[in-house]
Order: sequence, then structure tokens, then C-alpha cells
Amino acid sequence: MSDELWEPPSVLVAVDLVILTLRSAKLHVLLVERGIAPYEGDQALPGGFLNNVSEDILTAAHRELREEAGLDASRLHLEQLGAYGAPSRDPRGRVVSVAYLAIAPGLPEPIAGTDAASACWRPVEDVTSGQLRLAFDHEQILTDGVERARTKIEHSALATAFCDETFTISDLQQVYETVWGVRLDSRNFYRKVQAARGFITPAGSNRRRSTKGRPAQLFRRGPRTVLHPPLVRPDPPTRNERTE
Amino acid sequence: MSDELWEPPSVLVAVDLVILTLRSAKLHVLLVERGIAPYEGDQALPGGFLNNVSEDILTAAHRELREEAGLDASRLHLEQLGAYGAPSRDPRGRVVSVAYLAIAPGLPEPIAGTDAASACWRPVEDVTSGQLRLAFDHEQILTDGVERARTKIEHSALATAFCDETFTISDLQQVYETVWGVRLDSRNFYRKVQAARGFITPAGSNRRRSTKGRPAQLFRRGPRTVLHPPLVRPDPPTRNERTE
DNA sequence: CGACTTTCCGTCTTATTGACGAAAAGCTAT
DNA sequence: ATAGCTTTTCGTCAATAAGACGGAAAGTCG
Repeated sequence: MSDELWEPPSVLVAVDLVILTLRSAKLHVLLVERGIAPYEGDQALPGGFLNNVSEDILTAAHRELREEAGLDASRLHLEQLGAYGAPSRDPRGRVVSVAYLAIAPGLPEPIAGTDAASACWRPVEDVTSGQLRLAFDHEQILTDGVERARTKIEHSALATAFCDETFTISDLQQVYETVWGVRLDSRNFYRKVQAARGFITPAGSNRRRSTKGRPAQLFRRGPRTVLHPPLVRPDPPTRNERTE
Repeated sequence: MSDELWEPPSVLVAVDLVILTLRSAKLHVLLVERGIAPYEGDQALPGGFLNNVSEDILTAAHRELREEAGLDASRLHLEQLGAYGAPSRDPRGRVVSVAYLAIAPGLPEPIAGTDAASACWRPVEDVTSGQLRLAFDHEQILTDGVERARTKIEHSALATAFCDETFTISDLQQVYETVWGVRLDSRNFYRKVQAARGFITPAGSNRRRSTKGRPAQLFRRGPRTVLHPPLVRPDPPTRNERTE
């Protein structure tokens, strides 16, 4: 924080949001279509510049979440991913963007924000496969956000944020399988979820699966947010290798 | 990243560095004395504003590392901690600071940078105990940096960055004990470090402990940077509790 | 040479994990 | 209704990892 007899350059500060949800057993991310240059017409993460010089960054993130996604910030997990500020990331000039990760339960399709551009959920896979390109360095931000979510649900009860108020253990398993991109054994998953004390608590009644199988008990999120023991994801054969 | 027919506020961007090292079995952080207002004469993390509008943030961090700490960036671990941008954090105006974590092996005392203010190593404990106050929100940044380092050495081979080129298993144990602030059983530590394949590799000769005990074998860092199995730190009795 | 310290290597018990068997509890088709 | 199918729920078993701790090896010091 030292400074001299010289004027430091000033830059624009933006926030970008990685908003993840589950739709039909796939991980989706909220994207908006850019209405103006640069990258006009391209898909991008919701976000925007600070409103004014005294607006807090997290506040700006919440505001954009509301404006562009129509999502109420309450009950929503918001976590800073980091700062992205490569000099060339925005052709308009020097922009440093602070990215946040948000996780929401499945929501209906038409989430058009008050803010101009159209918004829609897109499978994360469309982006990671290279099929769908994003504006700026948003592909990198998305990748980082997904990876953060993956490791986060190992040690925290964050996975319940993908679920509704009440949910079955299978619902929860769906979340883990989808976010991690793996198949899990229901019996072992059941045991481990129950073993993590304070993770989930029973919620009275039963509910029936549309057409199949034994009705499952309903749960709601428990008091603890850090899991003990944690739910570690199985190693994809090449996860312990390589230099960082 | 959407914008309208309006001009977003511009802010100053700075980098701050949490540079940790080990000195006489204690975790130390590099601090500089501020030479000018605000917080003149107070202790602060090394850092500074971007040099010019096209300087990369990570580059700026490396530069400050060199200028204020006299440390060569090569061989040094540098990791982004996050962005700190509370509107009131700097009385001069709106400043968003991107913090980085650096970890260095023990170094001699006189590390005065080319950049004005004096620099010295201070025990992290002096700060966390409230005995020593830092400028701006640097106490928070330091706390976050230490916590990051604590969890980082569980799963990565980062702990070797605190050591010299070659080191003994005891040296490594010292690192873990100091960073975690706990005592470990040497026998179990020995077993676990050896079990993590690729973590450390033998380095030929022996070396003698100044006055005591059996000479230990020397090692150097191995090819892997992610540990499998990980070295998990023991739970301080209240680590599984509470809401986040 | 004995006392002491540190390194290195085991053993034992307990906790956790993955693989999998099997009963319970519904629905559907016959 | 009953057989067949599915999903939930609960157990068992072997392999792995962790904490506690015993003890031999290999030096230094007095």
C-alpha cells in the first residue's frame, strides 16, 4: 500500500456472477445475452460495474443478482471467487472484475432481468465442451466457479442450497452426482450423509416417488454447515498426479 | 458485464502481499513501516498500486515482492487470496486491493526494499493477538492468508516452500507444527509423509544435527504437488461445530 | 562407556470407505 | 391378489488410514 509522489492509474471495477443451479439432472449456469459492444450478442455471465464509487463490491454483486437474474439475495450463498484483471480482458479499457459464486435451487425458465438483455439457463457442459463460447474471460471464471463448487460441497453443507426446503436423500445424491459428474452408490451415500451429524434433519412426513420405488423420507437442512466427516469425492483415476 | 449509457466509477487498484516465513520456529510475516499518510508510521503489508494501466495484477505483485521485499519471484509460491474493496478501507478514496499469498524459506533479517520504508519480519502472533495493529484492513488480509496457508499445506506440497533446497523430515514437521500451531507425533508424521508418494524424495547424504540425536536423512521436494493421501490437521476440539 | 536425544520402523486399535447383500415399501401389469 | 420391478433403508465385510505408543538405530556429550 505504499505510494509515492506519483499518481496511480485508475481502472473500472466490475462484478461477475457464476450462478449455478440444477435443471433436469444437469448443472446449469445463468447466462445473459449482451446487448451492446463489446461481444454484442454473445453469451456472458451476469454482472456489471459498480453503481457508484462508494458502493460495496458484495453489495454490487447482490444488486446485479437481483437486477439481472431476478433472484432474491436472501437465502442465497454468495462467495467471492477472486479478482480477474488481465489487462486485455476488456477491449474498452482496464477493467478488474471481482467474481462471485452463487448457488440456487432449480428455478423456472423465464428469468429475464429488469436489466435489458435476455437471460437463460444453459448447461455448464455446453461451455466446458467448447460448444458455447462466452464473452471476456468468462469461460475461465465459470470453470473456476464450478471447481470451487465441487470442492465446497465436500466439506460444507452447501449442497442443500441446490435443493428445495425439504428433500430426500436421493435428491441430495442427485446434487452430488451432478456437480461432481460421477455416479455414487446409494447405500454408501445414505450412510455417509447420515453420519455427518447436523447435516440434515428429518422432516416428518413421507412423500411418494411419482411412479416408482419405496417412498423416501423427507429432510431439511441441519444446523451445521461444515461437514464432519466430510463427503469426499471419489478420485477420477488421475487426480493425485501432476504438478500444480 | 452489462453496461448502459452511463459512466461507471473508476477506482484505484492495489496489490497487497502476505509473505510468510519461518523464523526460530515461529510463523513470521513481512511488514513494512508506512512512510507517508495515511497510517504514516504504522505497520502494513507490503504492496502498492499498479504501475500503469496496462500492468498485469500478478505482475504487479511480483514487482512489489521484488521492490519491497527484495525477494526473487522465481521458486516462490504466489497465490491470489482475493479482492478487498470495502468503500472505507482507504481514506484517500476508493481502492480495491488484490491480495496475494507468498511463502518463503527462512531468510536473514535485513530485508529493506529499494522502496523507501523499512521492512522486517514480525511474528504473526503479535498481530493475531491484537498486540500489533496493522494499517487498512491488513489484519483481515493477514488472517485470511494464514488460514489459506493452513489448509493449503494439508493437500498440497506447499510446506516444502518453507524449507531450504534439502531438508529433513523433522524440518518439515516443524513447518506443519508451526503453521498449524499444534504438536505432532514424529513417528506418525514420518509414516504419513513417506506414504504420500511423490511428496519428498531422498537426497543422498546425511547431515548431523548440531549437538543432538541421530543424524537424519536429507530430502528434497518430490514431483507431486497434490498430496495423496493428504496430511489432515488434527481437529482443535471445536472445529466441526457452528454455522458458517 | 553410559546417558541422552533424535531418527526410523513396527504394532495395535479404531474410524472410515468402497463393494455389495438383502429386507422394506411402494407401483404396475397380469 | 400376486408376481415383478424400483427405490429406500439397513447391515456386513475387507481394505485403508489415523492416533497411540513401544523400541531399536545412530549419533553427541560428559
